[in-house]
Amino acid sequence: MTKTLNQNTFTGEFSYSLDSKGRLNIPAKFRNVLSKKNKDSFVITKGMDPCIWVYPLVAWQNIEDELKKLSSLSRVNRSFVRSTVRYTSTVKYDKQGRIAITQNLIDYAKLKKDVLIIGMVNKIELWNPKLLSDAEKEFHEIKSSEFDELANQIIL
Amino acid sequence: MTKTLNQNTFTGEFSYSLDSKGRLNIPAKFRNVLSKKNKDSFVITKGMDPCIWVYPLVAWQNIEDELKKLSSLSRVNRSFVRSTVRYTSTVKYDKQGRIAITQNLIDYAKLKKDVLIIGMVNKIELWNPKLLSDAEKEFHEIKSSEFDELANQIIL
DNA sequence: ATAGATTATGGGTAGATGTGGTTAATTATC
DNA sequence: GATAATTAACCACATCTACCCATAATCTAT
Repeated sequence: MTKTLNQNTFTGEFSYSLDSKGRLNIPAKFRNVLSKKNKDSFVITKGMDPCIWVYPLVAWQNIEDELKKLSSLSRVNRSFVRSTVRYTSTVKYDKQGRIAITQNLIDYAKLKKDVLIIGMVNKIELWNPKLLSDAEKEFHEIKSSEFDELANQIIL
Repeated sequence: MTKTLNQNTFTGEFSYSLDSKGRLNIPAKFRNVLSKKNKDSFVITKGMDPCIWVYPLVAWQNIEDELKKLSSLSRVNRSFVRSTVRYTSTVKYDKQGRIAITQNLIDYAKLKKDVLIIGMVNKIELWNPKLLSDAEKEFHEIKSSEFDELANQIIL
């Protein structure tokens, strides 16, 4: 019984599979970390990278509050809100712990059968493994100096 | 009775073995040093050298807090968080004092059966002995001058 | 030195977990 | 409103993991 291990944060990576019905299991370690207030639900949305972002329900509320503050007078704001929210939905996981991924997100992240699930502290990312390795390889070549700088600030 | 000798620091090296289930014993001297707040848990993550870093749970919280502050709007931040946290997990040790090492870390540090466990003051390093001696040999040849400089700053 | 305690290592097992498939319920379409 | 199509709830099973016990080696204290 490992009930109170992590405290509401997601870490680690898992290689799970998207089944023929578009269902994906969320790692038990991730589900077990969440409070009752999340009502067995996540919010899935478009990531800023070519992946899917998965938030605990209560964490998403805060983001939504921020979105509400953005003035609709600005066209940039309107476009930004529209582009994220149209991909956003609340999904409850079934008795086995799986969520149903919407088709537009599957298309956006180009998910096939094998899905890489990555804990990103306060959210979860869903990746096509191929897309991630391509992106990271290319990116790290360019930005390794900024990486080192961040590491020096943060890692002990 | 030497119960409260050291205060949460790790020194010395040990040669232990990774068993067929991916479990590794943490030296009793290291475990006995930790406060109750660590809940019999460590956080294992990717080291900056080709080894595994093991933090006491409470020490890792501070790093995680810093990671939480990084805005996801920056691509460098996202990539940095991902590159560290995907290798990170909280592991509780069993009644015999062993922790389970995740496969991605075993791969990263190229751990085989023999593992060198090194106390690094505020954290613990897990090495493939071969990789460590190679790395140190190569490094000393190049950087011995910087070693001397550090020695002048620090040594008593 | 010797007995007792602690520690490192190996293995077994019950319960938890991941995955596929089937049935019931809901929604959509004509 | 009847029927098809889609979604959600349920069941089954293989795999894996956390937890337990056993044993040998090492350390500690008298």
